[in-house]
Amino acid sequence: MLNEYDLSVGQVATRCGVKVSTLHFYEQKGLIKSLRNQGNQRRYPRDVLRRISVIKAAQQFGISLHDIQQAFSHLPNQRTPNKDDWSQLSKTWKNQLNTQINALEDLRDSLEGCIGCGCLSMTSCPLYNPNDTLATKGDGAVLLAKPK
Amino acid sequence: MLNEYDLSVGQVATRCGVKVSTLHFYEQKGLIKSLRNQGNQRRYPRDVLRRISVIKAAQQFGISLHDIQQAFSHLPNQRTPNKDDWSQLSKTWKNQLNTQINALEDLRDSLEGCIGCGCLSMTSCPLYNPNDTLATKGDGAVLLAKPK
DNA sequence: ATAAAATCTCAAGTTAACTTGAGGTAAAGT
DNA sequence: ACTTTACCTCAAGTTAACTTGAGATTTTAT
Repeated sequence: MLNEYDLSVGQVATRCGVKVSTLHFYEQKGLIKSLRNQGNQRRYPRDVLRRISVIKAAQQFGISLHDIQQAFSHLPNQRTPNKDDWSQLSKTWKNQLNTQINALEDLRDSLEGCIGCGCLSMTSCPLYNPNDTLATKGDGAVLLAKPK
Repeated sequence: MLNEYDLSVGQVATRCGVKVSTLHFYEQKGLIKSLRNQGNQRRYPRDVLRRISVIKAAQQFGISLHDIQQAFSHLPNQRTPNKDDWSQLSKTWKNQLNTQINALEDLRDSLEGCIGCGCLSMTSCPLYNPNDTLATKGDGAVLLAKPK
């Protein structure tokens, strides 16, 4: 039986479409792990491929490496993550993803109804500045453009 | 009749919920413009508020300042942008937004069907590495995690 | 047995989008 | 008039997510 840790950085990099330096970087950030061979070169178990796919996928919908690392920290340390482990992870992100999709839809609709609309005064346009309630009071303005 | 350029940086900043330094920065990037009063202080026309709202909105769906600047460069230079001008802008972005929403939906569905699924081998999982076609050939693998 | 290709470590550089700070002027409040 | 706030400019710092480069060692290919 082969050693489970049989992939080199170069192989992983090629197969994942990332640079070797990225793998070093991810390792440094605690996102992936490796063992070393006799010559001190990294050797990866196959599940690193899935990890990296998940990292890339998560990044696509705006999750920071830090948050990905957090999520990964709930994966089992000693054994290879299985179906349930990944499933758990995906549930959290699915919610986030849905939230984000909804936000974008709202934004799209506001853009449509708003940016191109006639309400160039500030009284009623939801796209308008969050803190700008016509410099008076009254909080009719919705905060779409609110920075986190 | 009042001068059209009557807002100070501080006012704009407060009303838009951004820092003064951000406005300086945006101006430097060519995203907004101002005139100066006698004492060399910036004075903004009211439509800067809309511009900034639009910047913030566009950023929300991942458009870079550079691309926003590009889009703004199609706005009229001499007059205040009107309904049609903004409408034009929103059309482009609406498409982008829809594309993005679809991508996220695909991703969400892949996550669901994939991350938590049983296909822990690399043969069929669409979430898997783009360049990893089982290290053989055959390009059955879909590239979801492809970096731009 | 070499030479070429992969790796390793560590430091420094890169881009985006801002923020902070220093030193100085202008405007506003009392 | 005086003091406090608001502004101004310009340079440098910050965070995320990597990339690049230098100098040295390992593996692999011929």
